[in-house]
Amino acid sequence: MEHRPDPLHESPTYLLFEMVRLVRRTATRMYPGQLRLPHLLVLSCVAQLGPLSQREVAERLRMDPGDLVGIVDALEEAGHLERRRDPDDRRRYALEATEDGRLFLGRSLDDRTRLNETLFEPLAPGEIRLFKELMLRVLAHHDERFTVPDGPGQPPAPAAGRPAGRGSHASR
Amino acid sequence: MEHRPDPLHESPTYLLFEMVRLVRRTATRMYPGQLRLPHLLVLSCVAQLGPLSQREVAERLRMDPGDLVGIVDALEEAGHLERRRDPDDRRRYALEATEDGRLFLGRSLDDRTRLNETLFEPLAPGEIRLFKELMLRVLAHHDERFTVPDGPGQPPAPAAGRPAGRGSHASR
DNA sequence: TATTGTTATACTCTATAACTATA
DNA sequence: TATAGTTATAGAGTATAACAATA
Repeated sequence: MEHRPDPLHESPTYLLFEMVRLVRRTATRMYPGQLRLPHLLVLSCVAQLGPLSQREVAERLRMDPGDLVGIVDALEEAGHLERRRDPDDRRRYALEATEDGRLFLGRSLDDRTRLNETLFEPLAPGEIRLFKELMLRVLAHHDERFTVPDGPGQPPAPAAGRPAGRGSHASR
Repeated sequence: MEHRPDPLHESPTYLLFEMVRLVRRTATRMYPGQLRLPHLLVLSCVAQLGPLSQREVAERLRMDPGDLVGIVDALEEAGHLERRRDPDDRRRYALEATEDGRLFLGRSLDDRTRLNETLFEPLAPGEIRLFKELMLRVLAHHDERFTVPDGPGQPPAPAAGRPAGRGSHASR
């Protein structure tokens, strides 16, 4: 039992890989059959930001518009959202969450919260906050969706490189 | 651009999901065609821990033995490892890394290091160490592969000091 | 061990249709 | 109208990863 000197254990991306495996294993054990994060993300996005076209959803979530079709199909069929047409621009859909969808979303987010509590049990609340903040800093550096507008948080002043521009590479 | 109150942005597992997407996008941009982490893990495991049977590798890496078949096939075909028989128990294989495989592994780990440096550029070295340590604490709590040999209770304190000598750029 | 098959996710490429703006 | 450009949606195809059933 001595594989400590494994250089991969020093790699944050390897540890991220293992973290995601752990999340998946735990999720399927706690909520078998449930939990499809992309579906949840789409529903959450639509529920929060009123009527949206599929293209807007795809952009906000950085999802492939093609993949969105099946997800919206499933959510519509389950009665969680409605696909109407935008009366002003009949090319686009106007997606809106149903009351049922909002209830489902609430339950799903509660499940998610319990999952997080189980997984991060060994960390203190402050450590969890710190963990999230570190991830948000990394994400913001590469993906403008995560840049904080400014305001209540804390001015991200990591003295070191602050390229000022948003994501140096907006992938695609 | 103001969807800050999104409850999912508060969910560490959602942020992990986004981190992994970021890793994948960055990796395929920096090293297209390369980088299959499971292959790297298997090769690393075999290179470090001498001759191993496929079952031993599967257990150590918590991988499906069935999935291992194709991975070992590929690594063998590429000349990175050899599949011999264990002379003491001819039912099992004795997997061993070739010299070529060790060189390839070294290069791959170097690529991985550069990938990590690019991704975690916005964090200070101490923050990266802290980030890894938090993940290791969570992993150790759910998966005995990550328990540190000496101190099962409280792994290395998240002390701010600890320049940790060479640890700073061993970010593989 | 190996084989086979299934599921989930992600990404790419191509195609069609519906609309907008302009000539 | 006619034409060109944009947007929405769809579908095929590929790739990785995890997992289950069975030989």
